[in-house]
Order: sequence, then structure tokens, then C-alpha cells
Amino acid sequence: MLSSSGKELEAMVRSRLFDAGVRYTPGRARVFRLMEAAGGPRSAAELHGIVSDDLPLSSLYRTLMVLSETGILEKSHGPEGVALFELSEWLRGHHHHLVCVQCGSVEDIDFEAGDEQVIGAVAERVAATRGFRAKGHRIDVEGICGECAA
Amino acid sequence: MLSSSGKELEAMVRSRLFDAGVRYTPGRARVFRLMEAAGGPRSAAELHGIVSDDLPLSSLYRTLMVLSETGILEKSHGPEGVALFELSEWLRGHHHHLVCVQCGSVEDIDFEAGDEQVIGAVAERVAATRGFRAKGHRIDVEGICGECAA
DNA sequence: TTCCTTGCAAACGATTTGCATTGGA
DNA sequence: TCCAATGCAAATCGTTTGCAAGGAA
Repeated sequence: MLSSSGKELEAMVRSRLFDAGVRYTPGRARVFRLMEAAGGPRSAAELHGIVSDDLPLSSLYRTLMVLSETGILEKSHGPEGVALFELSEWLRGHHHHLVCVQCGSVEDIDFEAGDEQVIGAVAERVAATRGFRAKGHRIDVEGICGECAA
Repeated sequence: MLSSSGKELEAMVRSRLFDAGVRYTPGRARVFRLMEAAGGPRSAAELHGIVSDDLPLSSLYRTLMVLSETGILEKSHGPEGVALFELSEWLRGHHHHLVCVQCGSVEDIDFEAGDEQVIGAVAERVAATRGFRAKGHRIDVEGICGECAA
């Protein structure tokens, strides 16, 4: 679940961009709202498909880069290597992903606090045995989504 | 830890390639041994750096593709989007990764059986609430490696 | 001989960048 | 006025592919 509602999030984004000396333009607002509405990581191509009308790919990429550099979005990569973007954790809240190995869809999923705590503890303990200081973890649950199972 | 030792693994690879009607050539053996020796996922560029002498990138890519298609290797993507390859689970055994957010290095890490069981159960339970049938999971523990912390 | 494999060079596709233009504060 | 933001086209870079030559069965 999102940690705050629309207006609040937008205010947080606006102020972070301001602090970075970057304008909150209509184009950026548009991309931000798309990401807010998305239920998981999205590729530039998918986003472009939605706003295909008047938003050049290069501008979209530039917007995604600015939002990533300012910490609004986080960038990752799907199984085929295409870049995927999603709201970063301080806006969206900590979560994981359900990845369908059949159709490739990716959905956000929230674990319960208790489960998170257990997993975090395991991660820290195991990492420590290698002189590694754990800061966080990323989990992809792989399987078959409802659509594909039907 | 690897589930079997060198000779055994090679025999498994050889027979799987044979079943697929693919030859176990010196070039493929060479790449396989590199992957066996690697302690984590490796990019084509990294591998090429090791055998730079006489192995064209295109041949290396083709070898990696053949080994992936036959299930010897698994392909994923690093934070910058470059393709990474590693021995697949039936050869290497189930494991996870320690990812250093500073230098980008990726090391294999084995969780204890008990921890795996707990995590697997959580993943299945959570996935089920979304009509998703969990088959497995992938965990990246992010943090600072010993080298970078020093 | 018949396929599979290899190397080279060319092709690809996703992403990035140079540059001139537009627009907001 | 001034600097950031935009659009377009061209450039990049990792990766893939066509094609002809080399080799094993």
C-alpha cells in the first residue's frame, strides 16, 4: 500500500525537486502520476504507450532519468534487460514483486511487518558471515500469475 | 556451495548438451569452467576480459546463449542493465546474492536450510493472497561489501 | 557429405546526447 | 533576461545475426 495519498506524495516530490534545483513541469507531473498509478515497475516503452500522443521518447527518458537521479524513482531491469522504473521506497514504502515467469508481468506485493522482520534478520545475519554490512533486500517471488494459470 | 564437484558437473553438462543435439566443444568447455570458477554472476565483458586472447565477443555471446537455452546457465541483468550469467540452480544449487551498492560486486551466498524454508513459506503464503502460484524466489541482499567498508 | 560451430562484419534496439528552440520565473 | 526544459535527429553501446569458412561425425 502507498504510504501516503496523492496530494501528500506530490508535495513531497515537488519539494525534493525544488531542493535539487529542478522544476516540477507538467511533463514531469504527468510521468509521476503515471508511476503513482502503476501497480509495479514499468518500462519506458509501456509508459510511452500510455501517453503516446505528445511525449517524445527522448523526453520521456530524460524525465525518467531526472526523477531517478533525484530519488523519486528507482530503476531496475526486467528479465529481457529493459529498464524498469517505479516509485522509490521512501514514497511507495518497502515492498517486493510477484514476477510471472509465463507472461513476464510484475506486480507489487507487500509482506507483513512480522515477515519482513524475520527476513531482514536472516539477511543481516547471513551477510555478516561474509563481512558484508546488509542495508536492505530485494525479493522477487517467481511463479504463475492468476491470468496465466486460468 | 556447489552441489557436486567439477568432474560430475561436467558430465551433467555434457549429457544435457548431447540430449539437446549440441556439441560440447572446447570453446564451450572453456566458458563452462569459467562460470564454474566464478563466485557469482558474470557479464560477457568480464568473461571476455579473462579470455581476451582468442575468443571473439560474438562467439562468446553465442556460447552463452547456447548454454542458457540448454539450461546450463541462467541469465539475469545487473543494475546497469548488462546481461549477467551464472550456473543454473540444478547445477549450482539454490542460493542468493550479496550486492554491494558501492562497487557493484555480486557474490553468491547460501542461506541455511531452515531459513530457506521459512522464506519459501512466506513467499507462497503471500503470493497465494493474490491468486499467484509461487514457484521460487530470488533474493538480493544489498549493502556494503568488506572491501568497500575497509 | 552433412551439420554444427566459428569468426568477421554488419545490423539491431534500447537508451543517451548535441544542439537549437521554447518557456517559465 | 537567463537558465532549465524540450524536441528532433544523430550517436552509443551491449547484444544479435547473416553469411561464408572450418571441423567433427
